[in-house]
Amino acid sequence: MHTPPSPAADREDGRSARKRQAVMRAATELFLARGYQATSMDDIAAAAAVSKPTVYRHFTDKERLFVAIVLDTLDRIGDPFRDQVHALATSAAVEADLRALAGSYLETVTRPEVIRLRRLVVGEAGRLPELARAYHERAAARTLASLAEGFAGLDRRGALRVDDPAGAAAHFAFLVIGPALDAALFGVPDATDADRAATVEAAVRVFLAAYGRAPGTPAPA
Amino acid sequence: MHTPPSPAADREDGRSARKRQAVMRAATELFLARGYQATSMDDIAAAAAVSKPTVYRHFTDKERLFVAIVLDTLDRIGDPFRDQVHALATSAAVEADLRALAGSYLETVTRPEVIRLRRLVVGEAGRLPELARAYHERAAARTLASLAEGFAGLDRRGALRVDDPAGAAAHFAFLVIGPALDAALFGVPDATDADRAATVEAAVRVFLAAYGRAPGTPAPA
Amino acid sequence: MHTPPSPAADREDGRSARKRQAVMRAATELFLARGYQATSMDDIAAAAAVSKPTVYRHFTDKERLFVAIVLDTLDRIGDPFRDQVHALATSAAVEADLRALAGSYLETVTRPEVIRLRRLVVGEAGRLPELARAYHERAAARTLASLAEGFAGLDRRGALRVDDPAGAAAHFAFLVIGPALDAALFGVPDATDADRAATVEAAVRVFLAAYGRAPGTPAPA
Amino acid sequence: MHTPPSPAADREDGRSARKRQAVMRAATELFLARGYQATSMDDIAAAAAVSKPTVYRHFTDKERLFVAIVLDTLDRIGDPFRDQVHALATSAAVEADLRALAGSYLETVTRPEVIRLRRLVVGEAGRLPELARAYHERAAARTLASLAEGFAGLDRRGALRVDDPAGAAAHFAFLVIGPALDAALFGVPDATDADRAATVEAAVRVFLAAYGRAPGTPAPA
DNA sequence: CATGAATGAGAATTCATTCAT
DNA sequence: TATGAATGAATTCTCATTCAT
Repeated sequence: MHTPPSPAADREDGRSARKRQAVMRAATELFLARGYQATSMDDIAAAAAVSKPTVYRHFTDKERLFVAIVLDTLDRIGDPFRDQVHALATSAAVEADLRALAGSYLETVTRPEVIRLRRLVVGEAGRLPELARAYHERAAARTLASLAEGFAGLDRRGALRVDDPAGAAAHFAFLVIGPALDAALFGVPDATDADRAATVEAAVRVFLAAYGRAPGTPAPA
Repeated sequence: MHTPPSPAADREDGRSARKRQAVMRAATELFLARGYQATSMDDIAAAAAVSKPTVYRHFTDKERLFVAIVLDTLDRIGDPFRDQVHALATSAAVEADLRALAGSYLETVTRPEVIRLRRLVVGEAGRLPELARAYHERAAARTLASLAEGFAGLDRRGALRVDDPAGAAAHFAFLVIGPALDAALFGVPDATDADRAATVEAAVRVFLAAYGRAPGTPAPA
Repeated sequence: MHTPPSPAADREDGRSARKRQAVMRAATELFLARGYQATSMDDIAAAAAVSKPTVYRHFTDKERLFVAIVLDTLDRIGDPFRDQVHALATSAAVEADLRALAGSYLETVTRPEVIRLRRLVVGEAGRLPELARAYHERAAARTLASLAEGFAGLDRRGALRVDDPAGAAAHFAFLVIGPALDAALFGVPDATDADRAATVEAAVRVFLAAYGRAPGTPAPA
Repeated sequence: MHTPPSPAADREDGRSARKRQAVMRAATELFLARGYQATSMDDIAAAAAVSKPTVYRHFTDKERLFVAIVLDTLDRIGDPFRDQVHALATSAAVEADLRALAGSYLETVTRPEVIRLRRLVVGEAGRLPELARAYHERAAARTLASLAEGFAGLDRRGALRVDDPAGAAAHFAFLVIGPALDAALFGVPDATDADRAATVEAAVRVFLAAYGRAPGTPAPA
């Protein structure tokens, strides 16, 4: 993309690896923009400036290319608030940190690229059930597990009162992202930043009403 | 389905209308089972025992047929707990009724047919944004509006303390269905009935912690 | 081929049937000229002046088209000496009639078109064993059966002395066509008419040496 | 196969020659098993554990590789009854030796590997006429020439009465192998050993009826 | 000499859509 | 109105062959 196809560059990462990258980039862009079925292998090869057999050499067939794209993109999105979740366990200002975390989460999950990826996977879930489950496992499930762990820590510290950390994680997550995620999946126009802030505020309030230390209850030493 | 194909019925209903019905039935089944792109007009015509030009005469093209199918199916699913929501406003046992409502809601939303419809629409949301928005409008949005109205009523009666009925509706809805809906969209195997009951129980508990009358607070006269 | 595509002609045999014929003609020509693998469905459609889907509509796939071509061509070649074989049973001049029959047989079997068909089937016998067996059944096996019947008749009349009619048929057949068929299959240039006559003459002589009435043996009353 | 891949062997035979052998072996197996068109150069290179350019370096292109395979295999099949034919000229028991020869011939010609090779060549005879003729020259034609020579010898010795040795050779050959070869080419299931023996017996009987010394005729001194 | 990677051309098959009847 | 038949355009994937190293 930016490195010229010089022999020097070749030595660095290989012509082959570079073409593979080009294919992945092109395929990612096209799949996300048009969907699985509407993207042809011809389109991908052309967009990657590569011949079709090269695409097949690297990815065997369209389905596997798609799976590779999805999982790779998912990994790249990653878990940008994982650290925030971990920090939570030792947080001194739980409520503020929950709000920050909720904001990050909401922002990540409703990013157009993420929404398009999710649509892609959901749309093909019937045909590619394994991919769908893998996606869920690596995305939602993993995030919920992190959250649950964080909440368990806060409960141990007495900062929250959480009997069922997994349940609490699910509640927190869907209080925060549920409505926005649903809307975004269906293309309902984005909320404003103010809306988002209000959403976060309300979600955290509800969460704390249920899981916060009861008012007047002293935090344990 | 119920009208025999007699000449009498023809006069009443029309051979044409009956064929239209047959097409819709066949197309619904096929679209839900295989997805949009994987269903061919040939398949539909064959399944409906009708010629292809007949399909086109009634529905113009594949996309419009699809839209018709989606909206019609959505209407048929309907809002089976609408009445429960309305009843809520005058409920004498708010908590129990919320639980019952949550159970119905959860059951409806995770029904395989409903999940498949949702996948279909989400999967094509990029290509058919109008359909996606229409779907959201008639499904989630409408349900949330009903709920909001119900909660507003309960607030007026003093049975709940709800300042922002729309927000509360969203919270209730996603506490109840969020995790299960997400899982179902990705084909994660169904939860057991006991799991569902626990989900409902926990969701209602959290909801009431935030929106119930504070303990010891007398309900207003 | 000769009928213009007028509505009148349509009524006679159908546009569809005519296109089907055109496909068969084109496919026969191409398969015989180039072989199975070297003939593409594109070529066939183009040569038949028909669209590819029309070819598929009529013949489902390439293999079935091929099978149809082979069996149809085989039927058209037919058994032009079947009558001669039947006449044999009541022949008054057995030797002359055997020579005539042998000449027909040899001529038929070494006709270029027949040789090409045989090459085609033999070449695909590994991939299409059923077709190969069907071909053998309808061609060689049937001819041998006819011959055997004829020889059995001649034996009953005392014109020949044939204990094993099937064996005698095989002997006659391969004395006559064996070398020429083998040569033709491998593209060895055709023999002259004189060669052929000599081949026939020699084959009949050998056959009669083994199966003719012994010299001096009176034919039975 | 027998030379270990040691540097010593390399000097003797050459890594290159060994790879060439590996390619030929792999190609022979694949061509015979799948046919020409169904065997890809990729398959061959993979089966020979060699890179594709190596295949091309040794054989230039697929067609030449095929030709090399065919002629080499033909040579390896060889003429296992050549000696028997030669021995015939001095045979003391002509009829018995003819039977033995016929048995060998029939067995050789109907061996599955030989049949597959013949199918291969016949199938490609249209595209590779030179190969087909070369095959015929080295196989059938050579065998017939040997036989003719043998029969000429027997005639000189007075053991047979053969005016046209080439014709007699053709008659003998096709009386023996004609029906079985034809059947085998078309995949008709193999005859039993008893069938074969009967075939041989009958073929020799017919041959001797035509070419044997007339009964009562004293063999010349 | 040997290789991993690349390619241009073309294969079979299918689709949404539209005539001609 | 309803149909059987037709079509142009695409689709996925493969092959024989050749660079660049």
